Amino acid sequence: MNRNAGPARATIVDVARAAGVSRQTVTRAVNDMPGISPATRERVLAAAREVNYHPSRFGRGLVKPSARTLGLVVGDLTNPYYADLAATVLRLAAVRGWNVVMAEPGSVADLVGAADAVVGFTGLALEPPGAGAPNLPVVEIDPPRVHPGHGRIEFERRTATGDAVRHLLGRGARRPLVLDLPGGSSRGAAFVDAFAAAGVDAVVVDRDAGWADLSPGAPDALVAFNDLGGFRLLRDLDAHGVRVPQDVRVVGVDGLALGEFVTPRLSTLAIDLAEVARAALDLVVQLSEGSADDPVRVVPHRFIARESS
Amino acid sequence: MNRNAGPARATIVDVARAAGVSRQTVTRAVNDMPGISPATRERVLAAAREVNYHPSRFGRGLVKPSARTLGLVVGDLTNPYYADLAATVLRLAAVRGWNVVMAEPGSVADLVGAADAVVGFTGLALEPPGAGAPNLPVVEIDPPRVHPGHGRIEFERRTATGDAVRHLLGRGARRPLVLDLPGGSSRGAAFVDAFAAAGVDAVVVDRDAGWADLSPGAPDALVAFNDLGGFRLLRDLDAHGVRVPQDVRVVGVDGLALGEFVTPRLSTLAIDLAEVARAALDLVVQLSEGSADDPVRVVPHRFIARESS
DNA sequence: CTGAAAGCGCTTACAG
DNA sequence: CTGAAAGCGCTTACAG
Repeated sequence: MNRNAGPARATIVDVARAAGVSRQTVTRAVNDMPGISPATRERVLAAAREVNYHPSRFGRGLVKPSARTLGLVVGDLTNPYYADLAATVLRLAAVRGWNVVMAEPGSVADLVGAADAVVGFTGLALEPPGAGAPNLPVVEIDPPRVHPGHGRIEFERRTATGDAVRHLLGRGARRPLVLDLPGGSSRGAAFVDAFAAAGVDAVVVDRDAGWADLSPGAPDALVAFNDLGGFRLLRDLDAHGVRVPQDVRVVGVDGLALGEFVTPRLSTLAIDLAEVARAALDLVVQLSEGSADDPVRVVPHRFIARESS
Repeated sequence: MNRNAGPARATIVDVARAAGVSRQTVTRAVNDMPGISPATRERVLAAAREVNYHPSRFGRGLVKPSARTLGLVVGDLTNPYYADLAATVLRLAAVRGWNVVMAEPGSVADLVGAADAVVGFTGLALEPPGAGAPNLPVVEIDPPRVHPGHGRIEFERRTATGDAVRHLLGRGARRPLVLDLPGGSSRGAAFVDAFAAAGVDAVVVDRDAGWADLSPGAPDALVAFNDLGGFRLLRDLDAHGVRVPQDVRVVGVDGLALGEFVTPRLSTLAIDLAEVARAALDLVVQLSEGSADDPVRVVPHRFIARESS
């Protein structure tokens, strides 16, 4: 009967039996429809409460038009970068009448069967959903690896990175240090290339490098892996008595609004997350309709110079 | 036929017809099940692609055991306070095999039919879901108003507020200014009461008060409405050359991790959001099972003294 | 390896 | 105002 562990969940039939009415009368009571006497309605609702009845989303969804559901996979909501994107996606999705089911990168598979389309923004390459999800439209935002069947929002970094590097060089920086992922990343590479183009060699270290790795050679410019890393950097430099920007210039990446609240305010490569969210939603909708000619959209970064550089 | 605007969505029957097989053969191909020849599988998958077939979540959910879905309504993901809670809920829900569908406060109604239970954390009172959602278990976190049928996670502020006030008084503060919501709030009231208990009158102003409202009378302690407000305050004070904590002491509320990164680091009333998330999930599960004797849980704040006070 | 039948829980016409 | 029938899209036994 009941494949689950717990007690069988009450269905409309259980309520009908408990109230001594038919199934459609239960529907009428529960959905507040006309054509039912107040007395019957009360009796049915009481019975529903009695048997702890919750209507099945599936039975209902099968038979009446329901909101489509977007699966949203973000890297870490604790990072305002991802949280801001999620906030925008939520807003846009609500406007378009979609629901949004969220998951962590590890749980993408759980989304199959829960979502009609998926948008991923994780810093990693989303593994394809696999069996049971044929033609599931997937859009990845700024993925490190291109995945064939998936749509993609690409970040254009070159221009803004060039702006940032020119800005740093213009202020006299000559010994830049780039903090990057252990394996390297496109954002780190973009900085190294831009410095190289100006004849300056940038040193690359692990983004989790501690003070011991940062101080030797006295870099005069630090490129953090992201703004959160930049915040940490500012704190550590302050703790060691290093003045920013006098002793060393610091630049972050992401464009977090909170960069305005740290001291000194953090210069950063910003991206318009609202635009990213909009592009991702548009694209995923097109993919669901099977009408995306070229499933790639490009959104540019721009450099925001603040006090830290 | 088709109640929606767009073209009718392809079903398993359409694929079966296109591939010249039966429905169950389509199921086998699509779900990567055994008992089907590779050739047939390929042909079916091609047909599925052809007609742009996506399996219906509802048809499938009706017939096989699926993850339950938690509706999570948060105030504003842009505020790390809410984002941190959401992150924890996501993690815990994944562990327990729940999906999480998120919505903004305005769209709670959209969650009906999408969620099996709802947790709300909005700073507002959640309006009850209404028709079509009998017995929908709802848990509200720190709601301003108590709602009968709903479960509740309450924040215990009195103790920590007392600690903060004693701390401020101990450092010589005598003219506290409390920034509160226009209509007042329990967190503001808790501070006013605690000061009053020590014989000190706190002035209350709108949390969006500008500099003109803050400077007169030269308060020597500012209680921000939340940490984000505290960050803004620190920035404004700095801009006006007011030194913190020498000239004025500042305390926030929420316990954001980012308070460690502003200058000076912000003292705050912190709450363990992981504990809050856990309590909310436990309670909502109990409510779904109809087994919550007393649907209220209490989680305490604690005062964290940092540089700003 | 493939297909005909039954049924998941619900709502929507249609009768009475 | 109330109920019997049909069907939403899918999977699960069961036959062949």
